[in-house]
Amino acid sequence: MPNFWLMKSEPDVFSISDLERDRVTGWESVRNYLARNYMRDQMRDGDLALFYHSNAEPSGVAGVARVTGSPVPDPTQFDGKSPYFDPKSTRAAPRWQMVNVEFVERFPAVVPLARLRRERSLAKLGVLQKGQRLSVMPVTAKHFDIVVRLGRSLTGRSS
DNA sequence: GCCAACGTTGGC
DNA sequence: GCCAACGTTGGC
Repeated sequence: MPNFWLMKSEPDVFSISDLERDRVTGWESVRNYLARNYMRDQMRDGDLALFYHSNAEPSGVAGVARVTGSPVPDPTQFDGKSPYFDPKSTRAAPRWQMVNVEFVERFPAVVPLARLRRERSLAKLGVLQKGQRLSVMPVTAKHFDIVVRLGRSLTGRSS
């Protein structure tokens, strides 16, 4: 049984369509310790994630991705030109880890946040909780299933 | 653009 | 170790 997750990305930076095109990507640039710990310590090959578009119109769940392989050091921490460069990180002891994720599914349309909020059964979904802003968070199997069903039931274009 | 919520930094 | 100041996230 895989674990289930929700992973946020700003679609202006990297969207579900970008993942569909690239097939696999390193989930780089996460600079929050709890989010890092989830990736480093709890994510396993084959885990499934809701791909969430944040700072978007609309924000919401755009599709599904799968964790592939094991966590690896996030290369942006070593890149002096990157905004995510971390001068305190060394290759011997990298501070930031990431996972690779591969494309699984893009919903016919984004499931908007407002739609998720209307679903009584999702009341406890992490991303709906006030003040939470973690970019990587766990999701229960039940919640994952409900959101995926919602996503697949949508019609229309866009993402 | 506003602002609530939360994380991080750094003086002490 | 406390905690005020500051920075970031992200919905609206």
